[in-house]
Amino acid sequence: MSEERRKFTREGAEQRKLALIQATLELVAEKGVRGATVRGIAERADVTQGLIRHYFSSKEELISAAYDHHMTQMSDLTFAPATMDPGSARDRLRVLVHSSLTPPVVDPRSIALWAGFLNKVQHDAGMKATHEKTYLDFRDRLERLIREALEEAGIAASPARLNQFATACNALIDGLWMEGGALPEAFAPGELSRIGLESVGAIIGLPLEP
Amino acid sequence: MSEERRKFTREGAEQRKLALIQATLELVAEKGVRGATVRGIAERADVTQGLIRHYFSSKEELISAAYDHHMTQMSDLTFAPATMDPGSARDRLRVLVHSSLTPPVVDPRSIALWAGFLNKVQHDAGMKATHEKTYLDFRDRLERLIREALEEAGIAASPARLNQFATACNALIDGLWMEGGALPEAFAPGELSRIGLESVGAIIGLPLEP
DNA sequence: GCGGTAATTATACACTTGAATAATTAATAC
DNA sequence: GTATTAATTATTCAAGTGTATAATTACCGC
Repeated sequence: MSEERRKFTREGAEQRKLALIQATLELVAEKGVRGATVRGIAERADVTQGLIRHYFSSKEELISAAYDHHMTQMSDLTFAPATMDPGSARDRLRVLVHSSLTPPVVDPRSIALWAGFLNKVQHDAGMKATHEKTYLDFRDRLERLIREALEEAGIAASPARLNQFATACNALIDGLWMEGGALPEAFAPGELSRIGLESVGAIIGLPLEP
Repeated sequence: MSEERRKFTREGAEQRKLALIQATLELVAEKGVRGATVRGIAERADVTQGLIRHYFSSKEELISAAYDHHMTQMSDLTFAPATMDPGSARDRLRVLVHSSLTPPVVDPRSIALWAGFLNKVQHDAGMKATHEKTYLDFRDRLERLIREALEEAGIAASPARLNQFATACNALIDGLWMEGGALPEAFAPGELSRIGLESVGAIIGLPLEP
């Protein structure tokens, strides 16, 4: 009964890295960064643990890479629809709010990832930078759209007021995103988006619903 | 140079438990549940690790107790001011929004605790129950205050609409609470509360600012 | 076919973890 | 004072952790 060595196939570096990153994200969502052990990640990606060190010089680096990947993907998912749309600013604002409040952006896994990474984000300078960049990006984009939509409608608003609108709308969207991810069954499809549109409209004084 | 045994004094059970719970909360906020090791907790509470097992049958139980303690305290801090106030519903709504968006409820540590506990909350039935109870409590309370304030002002709103208002305002408050805790230096004292009051007012169609 | 080499597996190591148990000792009653 | 006892410390244990290094082997060019 000789224990035979495990068979394997060689894969491209990028593909293997991606598999490791995806396995990492799964485990971070399930158990947090400390619960995502190198052995667990390797098993999830169907390789042995030594391979992780071959592609990433430490667990720390793998975690950072996974966080970057996740944030980029979320950002893309959120903004892609609003970029496509060539309509009015009001339409683009509508689309941004909608895509921020529907799957796949709204997803229990995203909440778990957000929570799982938070500690690392607060303590690791690199991850903190990634986080703030993503956050400010969204907020600036939101503020610009609000400004343009209001101008379009002939509504005047001071910079301070625009800033306040952006803060409030950003918070509203974050909060709805959290509620939707935390209690997925509590909302009918499209309900979250509808509430978001109506509330953003009320806050900035410009109805957004069709 | 004989290593001498550590001196100690006996304390009341409740006092020791509380010290252990507070040490646990500190460490969960700093490093998450898995990072809060029994040895770390014991050190923080200035006892040796064996004592934890004397008061809690497992780490799991200590974590649950700490979560309960934290949630109860947050709930008390949030509602105490609104309960004191004997004024109009509108005033009570004002006070609730304000106390939800000022220290000590708004605090970086609260965010870290929220994130640190999330995983456990999702997987442990008892903690999940505690969480949902606290969440629904706040939301119901908010909805009732909104309903009463609108009635007071002679504004009609269907149950569905009230429900939507409560969801939106709850999300707004959660989101502002998160922003305030995550970027404490980004907001002047009282700014968060002001934005919250103005936005809740806009959402429900009843100005709340003085 | 056949080396060569980098991708992959396997093994080892020092350290941490939660839990269990044994050994002490501070406070209390008498 | 002395006995009692429960609070507290000390020690032990098996399992799990990230990292380091050695041993294989699948694939590519020839």
